[in-house]
Amino acid sequence: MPSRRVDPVTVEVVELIGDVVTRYHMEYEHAAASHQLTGAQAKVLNLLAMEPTPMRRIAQKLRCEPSNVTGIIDRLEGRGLVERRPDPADRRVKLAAPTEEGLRTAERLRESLDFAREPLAGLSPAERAVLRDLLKRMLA
Amino acid sequence: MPSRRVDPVTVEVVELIGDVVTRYHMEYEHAAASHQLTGAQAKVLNLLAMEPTPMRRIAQKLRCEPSNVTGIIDRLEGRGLVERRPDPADRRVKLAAPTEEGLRTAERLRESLDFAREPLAGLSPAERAVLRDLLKRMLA
DNA sequence: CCTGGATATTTCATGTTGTCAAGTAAATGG
DNA sequence: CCATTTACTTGACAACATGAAATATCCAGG
Repeated sequence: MPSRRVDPVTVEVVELIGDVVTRYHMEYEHAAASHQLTGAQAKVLNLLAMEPTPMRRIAQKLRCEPSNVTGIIDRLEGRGLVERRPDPADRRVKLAAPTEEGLRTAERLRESLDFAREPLAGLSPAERAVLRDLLKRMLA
Repeated sequence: MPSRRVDPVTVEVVELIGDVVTRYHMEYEHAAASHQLTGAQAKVLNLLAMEPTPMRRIAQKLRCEPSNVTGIIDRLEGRGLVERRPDPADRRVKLAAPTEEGLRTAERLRESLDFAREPLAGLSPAERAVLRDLLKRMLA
């Protein structure tokens, strides 16, 4: 076993990113659960709050099969948070759109999420700018 | 609606972290799938490769109910990657331990994961150190 | 020692998320 | 106008997750 490129700083960064991922998920699920939503439902509701979206596009955003989205929307619709509308431009398409109550829930959800994520950015403005640039380059 | 603290850099950082989380998951799932494992199975197998672990502790690490771990270990055991051993110190406890093949799979898995994560750290040593410090403080 | 309460694991019922294959309906381009 | 493609749904099935109840074991106080 050849001694690998075991730069200790790199190892640390990888571990820290793992920690960030874990923490992000925990807080996201927690915020969703506090509104009786699952993570997937919260994600979709948040998406629809931006704009009504065809099923197909939801699947693309979620990176899953369209048949999966059917079930998620079914459950949100069953709870009166979302409705299916025809797309006037294409009768094959169904637009998923939030109801009034869905919009209110999405609003409250976003507030919990902001609140949950804010501590993550407990850095000075200059540091946040540095972090932003490093993350950007990391993802490039 | 009072104009919120909408520091654009903070918003950007939050979005970037979301991107990192998404990407991390995709690559993790992909690496796991390339060894015919689900994400949860890969996580557990990786854990057990460190040391044999009681079911209860696995549940704590995964932050899930112990009854859930039973199924995950069942499936890993069914594929000959893991075995249940008695704990000599406490007959209630079962230690999940990787088999020979489990260890080999974990090893190969770790290599794919390193490979998958490495591009994320495509920064100079100095930049990685800065990133490490910022992430550390962010998680503090 | 013995008993009652706590602990570790499993089983069962149930729900959500995910896949894939097949089916229906509507659009589109030769 | 017909063949193909596209959008969505349905059904079958697996993995993951929870909660409640059952079993076996441990442990502490009497």
